[in-house]
Amino acid sequence: MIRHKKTERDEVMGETRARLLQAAAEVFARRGYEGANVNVIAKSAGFSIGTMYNYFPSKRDLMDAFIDEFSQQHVDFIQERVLAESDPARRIESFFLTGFSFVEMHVIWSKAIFNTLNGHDEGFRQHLFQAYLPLFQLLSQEVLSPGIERGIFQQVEPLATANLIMLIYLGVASQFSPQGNLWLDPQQVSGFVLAALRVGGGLERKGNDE
Amino acid sequence: MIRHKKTERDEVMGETRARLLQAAAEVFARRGYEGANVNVIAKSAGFSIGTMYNYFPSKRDLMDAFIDEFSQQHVDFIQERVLAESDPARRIESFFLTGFSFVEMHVIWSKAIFNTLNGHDEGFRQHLFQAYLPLFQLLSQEVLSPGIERGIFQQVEPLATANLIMLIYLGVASQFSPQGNLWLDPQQVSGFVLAALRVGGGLERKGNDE
Amino acid sequence: MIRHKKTERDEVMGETRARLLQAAAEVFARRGYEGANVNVIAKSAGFSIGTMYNYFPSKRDLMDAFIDEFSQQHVDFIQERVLAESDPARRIESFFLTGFSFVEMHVIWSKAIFNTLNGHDEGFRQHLFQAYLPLFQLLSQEVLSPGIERGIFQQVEPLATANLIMLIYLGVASQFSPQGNLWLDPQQVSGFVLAALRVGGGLERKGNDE
Amino acid sequence: MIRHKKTERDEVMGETRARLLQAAAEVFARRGYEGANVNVIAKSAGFSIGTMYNYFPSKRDLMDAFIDEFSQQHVDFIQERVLAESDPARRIESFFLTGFSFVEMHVIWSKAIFNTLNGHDEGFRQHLFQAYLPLFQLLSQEVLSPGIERGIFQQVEPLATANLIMLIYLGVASQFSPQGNLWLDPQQVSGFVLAALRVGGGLERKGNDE
DNA sequence: TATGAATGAGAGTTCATTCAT
DNA sequence: AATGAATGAACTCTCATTCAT
Repeated sequence: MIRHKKTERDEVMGETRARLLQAAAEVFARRGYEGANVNVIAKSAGFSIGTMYNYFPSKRDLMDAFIDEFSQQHVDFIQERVLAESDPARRIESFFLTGFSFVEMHVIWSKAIFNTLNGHDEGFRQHLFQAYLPLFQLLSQEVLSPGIERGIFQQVEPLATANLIMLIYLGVASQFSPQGNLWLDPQQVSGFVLAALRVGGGLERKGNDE
Repeated sequence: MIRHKKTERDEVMGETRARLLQAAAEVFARRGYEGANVNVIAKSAGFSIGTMYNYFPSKRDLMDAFIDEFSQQHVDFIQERVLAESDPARRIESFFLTGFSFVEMHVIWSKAIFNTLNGHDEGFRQHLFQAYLPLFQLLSQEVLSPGIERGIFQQVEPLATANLIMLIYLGVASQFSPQGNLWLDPQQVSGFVLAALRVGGGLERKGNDE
Repeated sequence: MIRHKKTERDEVMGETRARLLQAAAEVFARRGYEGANVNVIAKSAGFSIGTMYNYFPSKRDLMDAFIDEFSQQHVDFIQERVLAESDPARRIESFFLTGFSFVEMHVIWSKAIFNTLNGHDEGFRQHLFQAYLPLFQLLSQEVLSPGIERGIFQQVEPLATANLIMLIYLGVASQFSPQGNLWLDPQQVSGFVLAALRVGGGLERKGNDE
Repeated sequence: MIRHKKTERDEVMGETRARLLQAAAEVFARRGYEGANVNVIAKSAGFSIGTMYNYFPSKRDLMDAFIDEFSQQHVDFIQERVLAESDPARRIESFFLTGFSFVEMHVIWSKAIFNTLNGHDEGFRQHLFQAYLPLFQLLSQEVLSPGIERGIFQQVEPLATANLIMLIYLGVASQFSPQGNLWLDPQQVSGFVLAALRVGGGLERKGNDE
């Protein structure tokens, strides 16, 4: 019974927390961390500032929670779909395609994350780096290394190249318009990267691959 | 004599302005635009806040002036050295190499610029975009198009690819440590890009460049 | 119980607001709008500057609130007592007498209002003009027009004359000393105005009002 | 020769001073004393702030000089024309007519003076009161007293009535629009006052009213 | 648990005044 | 006599955080 009660409360708390976090994400995205106003966040979530501080003891904690929440989803989404493929080249393709589609689904939130990534706050950057480490490892250990071993990719350094790919992914993703439009074609991007990696390489001919 | 005096004063004014701008750049880099404190900037330049406002009517103007100053130098530096080469492939290489070396010379300032580029202030982003347009055009019109025409590069869209290259450049440049160290090897980066572009491509073999 | 609580809070809020407004009036009166310091106002009301800005989002709003509050009371006080009389001449008399006695009761506040009335801020002047319009209309429609119709007053233009009377009222009222003393005798003033208005006029003989 | 030189310098200084004063008047009128910016005043007069401080050691001195300059002209202008009449009633009329025409000629400057008159700065108010004393005395000693003695005006207290007249004059004059338009007809105003003063009184019939 | 009035350090900006040239 | 760069106290306003209810 106690357990049931707890669960009930947890759900209520979870709901409140989620709404607070949602509101925070929107404000962070629109105004940046420093520009965001916690009073406004609380109000736009439909709670008082006091309640806000019951859940998140400081503005910084709020941002940290947002980073955790978002990056978790982001990484999981990509990881699951990339690992569903077995061919390293298709994994690269899948990485970009599912990655961009995730960003497209959450443009506003992504913007907040990308801002932070290049922001001046070392603490947040570290946090983000840690949070996205799995993606980095995915690329290096589950995509590049196997590809090199199988002779599909050239003999590149997996770590450095994973870094390069992540940076291209992030750079392109940053260019989503608030409406979710992207200038660059995701296929074009993954094609470019594959062209650089492939043995006997060259840019993939779009549509007529082989 | 009057003329001499005027010149003298102009020099002093120019010096004051330069010192103010220098201090601003450092603080912007360390704390971001919103986190920067104009009082601190003025003081760290050795002037009073009043003097600061005699030269830059607002904090925003200060940032705009810094963007102008820095991007001008940045663009000029790269442009000059890239155009000194005639081969499109070497131009790519030169673009990355001179670009990274410029950033290395001005790590702090660059950081301030890169922060702003991904920041949430649309005004500054627009300003930066305008300021870096020449680099973008350089890549598209003086590097990619000639390379494609001469059959050195594959049939890529010059505009989209210039965008991709810029984004790689910016992404890598953002990774300079405050001490001016870079994880990725500039040669590696330009090699990666060239591998993607080259007809009959493949990643360049480092050290054995033809 | 909740309702009770709410009422309690409302009362506290009302009290806070009132104390803030009271303090503001005093400082505005003593130093003028531009000379007034919102920090001083807040502190002299016993609150912090933050609280002040919770109630009045800007210094300007504070002044506007003060104008509303004061002019409302001022107008109501005069209007009620003037309309209690039925004879137009006695209404004139009542206008000056109750008007001056109101000012006497609130010398400091009145001073702030009169300063603003002749100040250079067009916004505040407009606001004040609107706020005192009812008094102007009272004079023209409930005092002068009836008086003219009944043949007690000469055939003057009600609007222009109401203006003249208001201006005399304001001019005299401005002369109250901070201690609430007035050089001119209120009876003298209303006598002067009645002398100008009365058919077969001449200055009223003081004390021997026929 | 020395005298000649001195005169020359005096003229130059006088010219500079006058231009500075003129500029000051305009800014004081437009922005009020506190709102006025001495740097702006100097610049709009075509001089440097340093020069300004050579002539007027402080902002306050500048205002005082303006009060002196303007009130002197104002008083002289009215006094001369009022004394040109011999009949007390015509003197009243002349007082208002020439007074209003002077204000009409210098609307901007007058505004600055009227602002100050009801402003919160006791020092300036005292100064102004002193400066306009002659007008007050003119009214009381050269207009009202003679009028009463000759039986043209009723037995009013000259001092109090002079005060009343001044206050009407000032109140009406304050209503000049920046374009120099006046709602109230000067004739109407002097008629109103004369009606109150005249033995056997009544408002003057304007033209042929009846 | 939820509330929101109260707080006050800290920020950007203004401007009268000084003084070396 | 004229200049104007430099100064810094003072001002308005913001907002993360606290705490009594």
